[in-house]
Amino acid sequence: MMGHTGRISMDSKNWLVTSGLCSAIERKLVVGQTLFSQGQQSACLFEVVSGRIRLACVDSEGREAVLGFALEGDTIGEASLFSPIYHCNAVVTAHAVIRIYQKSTLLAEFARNPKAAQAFMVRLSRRIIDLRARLERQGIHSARDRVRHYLAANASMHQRTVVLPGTVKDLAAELGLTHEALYRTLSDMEADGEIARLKGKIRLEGSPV
Amino acid sequence: MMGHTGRISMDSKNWLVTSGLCSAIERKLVVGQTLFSQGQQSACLFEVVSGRIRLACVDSEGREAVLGFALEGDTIGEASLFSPIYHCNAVVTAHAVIRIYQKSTLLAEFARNPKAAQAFMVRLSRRIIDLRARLERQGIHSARDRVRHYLAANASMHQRTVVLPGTVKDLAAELGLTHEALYRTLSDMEADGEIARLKGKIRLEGSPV
DNA sequence: CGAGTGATTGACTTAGATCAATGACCGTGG
DNA sequence: CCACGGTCATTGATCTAAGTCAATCACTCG
Repeated sequence: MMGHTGRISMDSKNWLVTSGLCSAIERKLVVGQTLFSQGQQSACLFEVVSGRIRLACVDSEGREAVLGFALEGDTIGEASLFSPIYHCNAVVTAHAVIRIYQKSTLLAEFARNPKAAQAFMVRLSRRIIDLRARLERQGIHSARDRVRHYLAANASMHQRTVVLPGTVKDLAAELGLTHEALYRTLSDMEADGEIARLKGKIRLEGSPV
Repeated sequence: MMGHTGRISMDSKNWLVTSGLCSAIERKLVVGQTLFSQGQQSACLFEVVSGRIRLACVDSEGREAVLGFALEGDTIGEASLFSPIYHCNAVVTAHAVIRIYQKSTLLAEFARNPKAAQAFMVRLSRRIIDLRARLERQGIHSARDRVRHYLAANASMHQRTVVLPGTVKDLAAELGLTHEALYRTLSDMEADGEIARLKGKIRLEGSPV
């Protein structure tokens, strides 16, 4: 799941690599580099070892929709395992290391090893749930409520702090807001004591309802 | 995929039922009936044999976000196969017949039969791609462009006609617009000769760009 | 040290949400 | 069989929040 909630990558232990079952190549990527582009033939699936990769779609009119950011432990291009092409653009936004898996290798492994297949299904399911949450969020019209929804979804239960995946501008894109609107909304929320802004983080202050 | 495009259900032949591998129960549902609710324990996965089922989430503030409508051949609750609860509400909006699968039965089948597992992964992947398309659409600010995106995504390449899954009001909810805004947008598009409205359908008229 | 980008705030515009009203339709029960 | 209650479909008027344009300051990376 690309939801910035570190806990997700928790069970990456179930994932293939660690069991050394698949031949995976590691590669280093620099900021700005394109991992793959929308429409391109898909031959591999990637796992983020470190860094940050931005996923975005471009529609026919040229508008760009940010799907999210993949962080450590996330996989990219899962859906393209069963599709001949990639459906979005993946661009590196923070120096990254990735692991590369050949589609054919993975598929063969899944056919042979039910455990691996199931682990992958779990990953797919989580991505679905994450996308649903995103969809729900985008349906909220108020910028403030949208930010609230994001914070609620990404604050771990105990720490009331959300680590921003990248710049505030990136977050704006992810929330489907203009950066100006987001800056203003954050300012207002801070002024109202609803949040506190730290360096690259946001802390939720007790809901004063 | 719940995208109303009939072609999706095309490969339901790959699905379990037809091979008679799983014990599936069929049940009839009437309009208004709730198949399952958000947060409820998930024990089953459902397949729509006929009818229409509306999927929607309710967030903490009570706002409802429509995730889509499941039609013939679609499965519901796939993501909950690996989650203890359902993540949305499923309400019948057109008299339906569904097939019910026990989660445990399916999981056992996947462990035993790689083909079934793979068929299911394909389903999950398609749902992901569908959700991404939805997300992309919700990111479009202009109501008209959003409608265009929807029509483009749901018109089969040859027939330039889109069958509306339910009422126009339902469609508005699915597009994240108020029904008034949608009515107006459709009127405008018709006035401009961009579309033609039939009974429960919309036909795309050649793009006059 | 200078260029490029992020962060922030202001002023203005606009598209879509809201509130409101009316006619068409549909199933239902007396 | 028809009157009635409900919901959909449609259109008008108004309001507002978010988009757009624009300017400034801060920061970081060669």
